[in-house]
Amino acid sequence: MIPKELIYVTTVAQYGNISKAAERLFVAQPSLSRCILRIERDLGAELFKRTSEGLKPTFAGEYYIENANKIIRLYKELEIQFSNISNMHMGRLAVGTTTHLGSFALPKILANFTTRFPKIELSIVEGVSTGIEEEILKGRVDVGILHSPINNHGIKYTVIHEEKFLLAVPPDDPINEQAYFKDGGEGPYIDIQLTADRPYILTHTSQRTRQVTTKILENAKIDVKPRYLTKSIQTASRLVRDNLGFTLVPLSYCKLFGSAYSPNYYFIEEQYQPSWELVIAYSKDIPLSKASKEFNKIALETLPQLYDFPND
Amino acid sequence: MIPKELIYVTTVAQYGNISKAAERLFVAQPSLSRCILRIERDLGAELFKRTSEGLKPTFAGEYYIENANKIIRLYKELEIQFSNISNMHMGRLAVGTTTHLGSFALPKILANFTTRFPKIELSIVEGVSTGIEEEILKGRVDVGILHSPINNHGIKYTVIHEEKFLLAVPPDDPINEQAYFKDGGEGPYIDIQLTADRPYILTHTSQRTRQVTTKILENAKIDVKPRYLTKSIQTASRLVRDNLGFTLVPLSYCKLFGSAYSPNYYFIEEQYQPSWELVIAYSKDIPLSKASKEFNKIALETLPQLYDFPND
DNA sequence: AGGTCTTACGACTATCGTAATGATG
DNA sequence: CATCATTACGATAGTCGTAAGACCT
Repeated sequence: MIPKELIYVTTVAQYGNISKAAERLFVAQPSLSRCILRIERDLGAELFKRTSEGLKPTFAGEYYIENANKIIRLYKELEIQFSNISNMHMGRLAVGTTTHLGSFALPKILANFTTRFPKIELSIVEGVSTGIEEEILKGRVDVGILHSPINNHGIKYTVIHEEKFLLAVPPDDPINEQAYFKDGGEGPYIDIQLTADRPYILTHTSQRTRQVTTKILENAKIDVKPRYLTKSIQTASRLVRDNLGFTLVPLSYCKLFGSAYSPNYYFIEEQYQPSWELVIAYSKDIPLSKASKEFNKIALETLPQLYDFPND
Repeated sequence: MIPKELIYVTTVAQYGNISKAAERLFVAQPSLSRCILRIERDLGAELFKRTSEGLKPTFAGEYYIENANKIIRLYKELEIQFSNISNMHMGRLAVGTTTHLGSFALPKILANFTTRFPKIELSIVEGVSTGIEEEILKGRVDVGILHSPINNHGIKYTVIHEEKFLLAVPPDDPINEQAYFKDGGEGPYIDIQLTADRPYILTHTSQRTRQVTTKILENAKIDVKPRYLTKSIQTASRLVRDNLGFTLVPLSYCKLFGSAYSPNYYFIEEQYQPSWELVIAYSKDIPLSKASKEFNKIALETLPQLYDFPND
């Protein structure tokens, strides 16, 4: 709110008359009179000469009025911008995501978001899952698109989509023979126990794929022998194709990589919990901005479609 | 005074910590906390994200802080200028005076004033006495240097100097013969009654010299026959020299005109009140500014000296 | 336990409106 | 006497500080 003093003084100056100004300002005339006197007392200088023809600014008054007008203008700009902010005509949003999701999931969401809110500046922060979580906690990232599990209890999230992990098997490996089908299954299964004591190709420990893989293998009580470490699941997949070991790959990645120069992918039994979830994550402490809420809404509309791959 | 909101928000932003900011601002920490919350509520937008590492401005907050700083800067300028005004390091003063006094009395005062207060803008308004009085009432002139009598009771004044009016007599006129001297008199006297029924050269009715002259002649019960009207006493004086009539001239004017091509000047009896006063005049209603008071002081020191003419 | 921010409550002060007073034309 | 500014006074609302609560490290 604009300080009353400024409005009062400038309006009195404008009308040269306290009564008229009071009417215009919707205050009682004595109140305005007192207010002007108080301001003058506080400043230690007369702002108006009370002449028989009304109130006319003194030298000090002229200076005050000039500056008051400048200040009022700034206040009005501020108010306009705040109404813009609350109407989403301006704002800023930092979205954090992993490298893979940055190219896979984000583009569609961003396209929808910027179409709907073209005046919101979007900044994308890419990094590994744990790094993004850290950024969310610090408040440098407003919203993250990540995969569960999220163990950090400073972060809350909503689940968008659950996705299976598949076992990548070298095409030449004998265990291909033992693949089987299940009722209602989307494809061939294989028993992960067959890979016990066999080498695995893994991603780095800070990567969510590695964390999920580790968990699955733990569930299967398989003591992993890491053979290669890579940052990219796609690389891991190719290494499997070259018969260098096994790896676990999220379903969407398999589909995305296509069938050229790929290993064989098999579902594995539910008991090992071979899945992760795509989630939208926020700080638990920092209240959601309007922009964040809108982003959430758009993400919820957009993302599930991405997993309806065209049949090939 | 600078609005608290601005200071509060910017200080909190500066420290990123309400406790520290509260300490710095000499307010209780809960008060500051509440204050920030209230401001946010009023604006309808969060200004700070409360993160584990302290308070960090949101997008809206950044904008607010930026503008708040601009506004604070303007307020500070305003404060500085007001302190300048009260220390007479700046200001404006409108001085009104008659044409004659503008060249006779004013230069010395102005020189002293501007030496002492070089930063005060001085504006000089010249006009006839009644015009200047009008300007004083309207507040367009702060201080007037005028001659009494001032009949306008909206004006108050302090007397600087009293001055006699002298009768100007053509050198050839027979009444020169009847001049006489008095004990303690500064010069020759003449009986103004000798000019009864003789023509007079007068100034315009709006001029103070005319008003004083009229009064003196009334006091002497002389029914005037105006022969010529002029705006300048000097012109009148010359016309007297040319034997075209009589006129009454203030003493300082006589001395100023010098003796070349002058009529003869005679004192006249006190009973006709042949004098006026030099006064500094102000509006009764408009309180005196500091500059006006200082001007008054300097005028009181300066003006009396002007009437100590060097003996010639 | 020590730090932080927020909520609760009582006290105070500033500002308002109505009414009365003063000043002016 | 009509208009305008100022002073008087009671009511109200905003702001403060102290104390207590909530939360994180």
